[in-house]
Amino acid sequence: MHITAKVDYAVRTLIELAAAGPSPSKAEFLAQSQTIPHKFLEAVLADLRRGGLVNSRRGPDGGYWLARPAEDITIADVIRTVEGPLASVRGERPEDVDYGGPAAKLQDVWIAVRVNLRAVLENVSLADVATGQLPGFLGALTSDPGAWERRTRPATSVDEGAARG
Amino acid sequence: MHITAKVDYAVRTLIELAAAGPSPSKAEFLAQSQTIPHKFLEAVLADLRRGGLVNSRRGPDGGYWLARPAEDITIADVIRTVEGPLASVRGERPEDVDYGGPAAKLQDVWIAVRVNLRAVLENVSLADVATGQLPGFLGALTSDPGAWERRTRPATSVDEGAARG
DNA sequence: CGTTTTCATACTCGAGTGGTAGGAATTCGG
DNA sequence: CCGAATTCCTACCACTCGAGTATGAAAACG
Repeated sequence: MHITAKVDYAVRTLIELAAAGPSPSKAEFLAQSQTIPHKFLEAVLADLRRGGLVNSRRGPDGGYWLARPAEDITIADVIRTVEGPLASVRGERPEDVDYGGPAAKLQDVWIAVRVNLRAVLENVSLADVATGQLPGFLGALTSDPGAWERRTRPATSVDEGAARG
Repeated sequence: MHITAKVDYAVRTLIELAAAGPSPSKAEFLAQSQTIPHKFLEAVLADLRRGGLVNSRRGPDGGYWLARPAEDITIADVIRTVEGPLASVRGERPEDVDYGGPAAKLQDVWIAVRVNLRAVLENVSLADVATGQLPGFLGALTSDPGAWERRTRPATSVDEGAARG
């Protein structure tokens, strides 16, 4: 459950392009405004172009711009473009795993995880973030004070009592 | 957004232990019943023991058993024990990232992702899976036919369902 | 004692992550 | 056409992680 630098950079760069409008933005400018290594960003932009999310032009006055309206590109689109499927279990898609014995129902848990990932990532667009006007359901999720708290697993006071290794 | 073999093995093994009850199960038996490489499973079990989720005993009649009731161990507990935080962005926790310019609100998206991950993973116990009696909200998430479909194309936001009330 | 099992350490081997370097191809203004 | 700007392409690098193997020591039993 890790969001890689590549995904993070890609999303932030596209948000910057959403805010920049239809005129081309140079990679060097994007790199500096989001604090991304310039040559690494070039590789990310190449993926985004091959994925059809941005267009580009070379030369002076060259640069990158969104290939589709910012309202029509979701965070899920970006992740799928630069990294692949939203959720996978040991390299397989959740609907393809097959468990035996008492673990059979575990597949449903992974499916539910993907449903909840999609519920957020497929319903937030670049425009939503760039304008700062996030959809209502998103505010409902983040307004819970517990949402911003780090949560560590319960400390077990049992493990010193019983058979110690 | 990848569930590693280690996590998958750990969860399935603990479900098997939940089904086995209080008597010790041998690593070799667990490995065969869930089709996990035996020596690899031993390393996973060592993490689980150090994390306080299982106890162990050596020798004949030795083996592993749950250190706590199966109802009190959630899937989130298992992931945090063998892998660390549920969700991270470039190695940092979502509440620690800091974005500038139009990407500022992106942090809220990552927070919401974590909220929805927690909504599933902190509310399903080993006992729930082992008995096959998953909590009601889980069934609600997986009963949607779209939940089991693979999705590669841009998604039109038709239904936003946050998790569990 | 010997057998069974956990436990610890070390190792391999490939893939992925996060970059960097150098230069070719294109687009522009003049 | 010239030259500058900028994208684009290929390759490379260091490091970590994922997944798994091998060997043997330590404990629990009878």
